[in-house]
Amino acid sequence: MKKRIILHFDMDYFFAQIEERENPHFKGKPIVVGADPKGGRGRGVVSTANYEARKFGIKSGMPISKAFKLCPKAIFLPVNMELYQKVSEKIMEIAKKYSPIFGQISLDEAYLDLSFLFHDRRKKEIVWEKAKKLGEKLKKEIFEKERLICTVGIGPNKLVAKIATNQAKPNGLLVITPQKVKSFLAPLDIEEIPGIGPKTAKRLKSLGIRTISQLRKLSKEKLKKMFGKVGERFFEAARGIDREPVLVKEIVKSVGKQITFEKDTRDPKIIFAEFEKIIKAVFQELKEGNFYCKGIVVLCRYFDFETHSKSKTFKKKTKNFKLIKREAEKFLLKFLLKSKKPLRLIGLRLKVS
DNA sequence: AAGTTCTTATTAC
DNA sequence: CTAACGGTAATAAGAACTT
Repeated sequence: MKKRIILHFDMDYFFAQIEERENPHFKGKPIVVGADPKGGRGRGVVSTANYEARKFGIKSGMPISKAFKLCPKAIFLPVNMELYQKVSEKIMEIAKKYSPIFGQISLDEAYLDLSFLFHDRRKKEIVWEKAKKLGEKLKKEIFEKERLICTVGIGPNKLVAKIATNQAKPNGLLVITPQKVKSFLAPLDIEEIPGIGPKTAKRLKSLGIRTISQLRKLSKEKLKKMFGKVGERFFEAARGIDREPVLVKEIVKSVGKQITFEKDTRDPKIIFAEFEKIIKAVFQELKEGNFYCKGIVVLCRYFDFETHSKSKTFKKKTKNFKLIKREAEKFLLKFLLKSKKPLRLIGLRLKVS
């Protein structure tokens, strides 16, 4: 197994930072990019908040109604996705030049495999120093060309690089060499490990496990028993082990759309009109991606958050709009008949190939 | 019994 | 005043079903 050097970078408070750049008079004020708060009654969530807004306790993914309560005087901005997409493209074009092995994770985050630096067969400290220089150069180029700051993490694999980024935010750069991995991870909260979310963390915390060093004390067998396949990954992650390659392209397995109604409803007129829009939009994506549809999943969420799905796999893959539409509407109708609760959300997903 | 398919849970961004 | 909550996508587990 060859040694690697992996760089991860993540734009700091990306959407909000772009808004600051576009409107310099926002600087220094709390900015929340996300759904319309509608005076505290909005149904959406926060996409990104700048650091001034975070001082009030506002975070990504938080209900916008809660964000509004925490800081009603913040500047609430809608998501201008086309703009962020354009900025993202420019940044990714810059980053790609630093390594042919480049893997984009989202609009604001990507990995670079810098293992080619090892072709310099000098002492390993020098090679890691070169990786750091490269990271500094990347940060500098992004800032000079786009006036945006980011954080860079460098490590022997994707896992360590990403955690390093998160620890160094904002506007940081952190290099974790293989010798430092163990002591770097030891004091960190288990939720720093990608894949350990709130539910998993709660189960581990009930055993008194809060830090990665405590997680290391659990055997592979115990973790496997508790969490199945991912448990084995937690075992390795706690030791800083990760073999995931930096992937250039990902295979799309499904495409879909879902919407939450402004108000919960049982009115079939409203529901089926919205569903038709969804079907058309999803079908458009099928066309654009030149995919075949292998099956469908229809989902619904009732007013009380109870969520259900119905899915079917077709005998033969298809691009037949009428067929897909008929099958999808059949499922939605079943949901309406099965319960008289008002609907909060409906959605359609196509399994593709 | 084995192989698919369906449904839900969890996570990440 | 408990329980606040988007949209898109992947993965895994276990149940339910076919063959």
